[in-house]
Amino acid sequence: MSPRAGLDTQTLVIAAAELADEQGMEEVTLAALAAKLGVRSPSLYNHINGLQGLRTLLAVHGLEQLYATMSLAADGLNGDEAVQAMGQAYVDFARKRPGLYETTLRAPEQEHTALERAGERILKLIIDVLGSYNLGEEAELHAVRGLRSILHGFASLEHKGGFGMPLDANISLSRLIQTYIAGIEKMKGADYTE
Amino acid sequence: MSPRAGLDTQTLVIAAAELADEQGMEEVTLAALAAKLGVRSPSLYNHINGLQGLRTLLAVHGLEQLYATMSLAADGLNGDEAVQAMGQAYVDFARKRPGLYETTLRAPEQEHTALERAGERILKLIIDVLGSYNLGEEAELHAVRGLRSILHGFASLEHKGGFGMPLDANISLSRLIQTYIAGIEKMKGADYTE
DNA sequence: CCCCATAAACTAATGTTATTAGTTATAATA
DNA sequence: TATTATAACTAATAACATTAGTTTATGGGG
Repeated sequence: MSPRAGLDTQTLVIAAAELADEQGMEEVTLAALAAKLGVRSPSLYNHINGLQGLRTLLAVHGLEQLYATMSLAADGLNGDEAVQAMGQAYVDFARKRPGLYETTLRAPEQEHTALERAGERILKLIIDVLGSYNLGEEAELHAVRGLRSILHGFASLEHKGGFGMPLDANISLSRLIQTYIAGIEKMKGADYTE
Repeated sequence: MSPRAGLDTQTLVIAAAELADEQGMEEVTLAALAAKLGVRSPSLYNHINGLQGLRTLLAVHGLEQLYATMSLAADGLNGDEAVQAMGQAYVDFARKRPGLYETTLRAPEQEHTALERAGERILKLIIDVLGSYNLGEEAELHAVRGLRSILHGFASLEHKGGFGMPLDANISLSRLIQTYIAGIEKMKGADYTE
């Protein structure tokens, strides 16, 4: 089916994700990827749409993996337990696959349908997990933004070494999520007028 | 004092920050900066230590500006009002100076003393603002991580267009901060044993 | 007032990168 | 087996960072 077979898009994406995790996102260049695959850079264009295209594919791949991780963690749980499990899974994913996680947020193309769908699945999962708190539609959407901010902010700062102090990060995260949940319960029904 | 005077380090940093805000961090190249200043790229090396050095200086500059903004906002306030004002100021800074804010987190050198000091000032400010809740040392440090995660996560996701829904972002932020504070009050003294 | 040393800005050159155009060769198919 | 589709190739270009070495303006010392 293909002359000198060996490469296809999936292989490229997976190899690029490894590069990202091992060397950091800066180092995932077409030159480095080609070298890793034993091929010349221009050959990659048979499978991907240049560096931008590769980044978009990486983002989709990363979001799919992240979704799978979060979904598995929350499966069968609800309420606080589900939120905690999902949150820990999110941050653990960012820890284990730092490069791939980073690509998730660095998607250049907005109108890429596969990218949008991967993002929406995660959004729906978070909405679902927050469903048991019966917040009402608008408050729930604000809470989704809140939880996403918390998880991404924590993962991002931890990765960038922003947490200097010698303090267990897992405890920080667990407390952060628990505190936010407690706040949600306490503020339920408030109109937030200042 | 200097032949063909005109450029110095501060000028470069300020021009680079403008570039970052206008074009995005990707576009702050030595070539673009030199063009903006009417000079050839190698000339920049008389004032900065290459691209990495420029990025470090940008991070310091950004952290200083961010500190000034947060400090001004929280001045004279305490408790919930101070946290809200400081949080809004943080996110507003990231909105108005997206490129400069981004450099803040992208510092390559860790042992740069000016960079460390700029970061510590912000840390101390947050600790100070959280002081009125009397959490005790350890809980307070966890809370600092929490608040930083919230603010950075929100700013980062908003900038990257992660908030798709047509929902007022300022309300989301205000609620997020308020919810976190409410959670802190509610959890005060809890031992977080699960 | 002039000289001269300092250092800013320059030109030239190298190596790395992404990307395009056009060629070669392989593997599936007819 | 011959043909065709296409993966991988070479060659070439343009943008970038960086280094080495050169020119030149400027301000302080004579």
